[in-house]
Amino acid sequence: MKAERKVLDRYLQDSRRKRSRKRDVVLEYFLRSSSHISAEDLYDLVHREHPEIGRSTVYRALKLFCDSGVARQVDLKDGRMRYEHHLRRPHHDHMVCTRCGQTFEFICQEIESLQERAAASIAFAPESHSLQIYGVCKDCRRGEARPHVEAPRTSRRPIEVK
Amino acid sequence: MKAERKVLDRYLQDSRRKRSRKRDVVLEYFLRSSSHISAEDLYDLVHREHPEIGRSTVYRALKLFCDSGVARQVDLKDGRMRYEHHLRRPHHDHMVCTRCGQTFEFICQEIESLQERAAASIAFAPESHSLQIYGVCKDCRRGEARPHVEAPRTSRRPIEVK
DNA sequence: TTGATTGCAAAGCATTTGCATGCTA
DNA sequence: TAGCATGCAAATGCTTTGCAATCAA
Repeated sequence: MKAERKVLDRYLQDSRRKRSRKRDVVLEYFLRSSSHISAEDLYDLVHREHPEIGRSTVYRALKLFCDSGVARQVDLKDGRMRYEHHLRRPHHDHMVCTRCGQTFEFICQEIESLQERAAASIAFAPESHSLQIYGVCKDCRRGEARPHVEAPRTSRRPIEVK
Repeated sequence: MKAERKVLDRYLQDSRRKRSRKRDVVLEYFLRSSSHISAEDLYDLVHREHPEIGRSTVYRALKLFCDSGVARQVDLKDGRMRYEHHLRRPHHDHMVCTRCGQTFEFICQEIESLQERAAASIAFAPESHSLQIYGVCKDCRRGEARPHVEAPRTSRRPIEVK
């Protein structure tokens, strides 16, 4: 949990901003959270045990985490933004089941390279990207659909595609 | 402009819904519009000349267009959903300039195949996908940044990446 | 001390919805 | 005629903001 602190502090210093105890608490909870947490859910989590920490602090903190590279925004097409840890986790993309809401993470080095080639071909300097495949997962295809998961979470490590 | 009508009518029939004159007008304006129009912008366009057509009709129509395959939702990360024609245009992905808002469309057959392979590897049945690369475009890198474009539009045909 | 950070409630925005009325098949 | 489609305004839900009070460096 120290790497994130370090990166964040460096970012704050560079942009001449200050640390704050409350934001630190938010960071702790965020790092402890499962993947794909939404701002509102993180707020509930934090606020329950620290009523003195308000909604705006959480939203502002998440924005800062993204700017500094500690977190990443993911759009799972469910109407709210979701955030995932970015430092310790290898970059990955997502498959989202439109029936049960489950997400599956995967990495494909070849796709990454092709994206860079695509960008290079028009002298575009890529900074980030977002790739989601929407469809129906194995279980749901079998008709074993479970009730829709409200907060999709995935703990396994990303599937590697070669 | 006939292909879309046909697909839509078929869809309506299959789902036992009805045609409507107003919705037809919305379709016309949508097909005539440039890529990446937002619901609100389409509403303004239509409502200006047809004050009897309301906001909800436009929103509901766009949803229908997507469900039937006539349109596709695109997330350009600017806070609103955007829609593009889907029938006549080959499938493509987007590079979005975070400085000027311009978008560049591209196709890469190899990326498509790799996505299918990724899905197949966990028996996931892909239905659609969305790939955006965010970064800085050629012009903006040169410092020739233009003022931020409010409604990003692209008319050229997608760049092919091999 | 200076300026960044916060909480609160209010504002913003895009989108959805309830309901009475109008249309289509 | 039955029941989908529509307009309006109100409701939603997530996110941002204005501002006075607090806190960090």
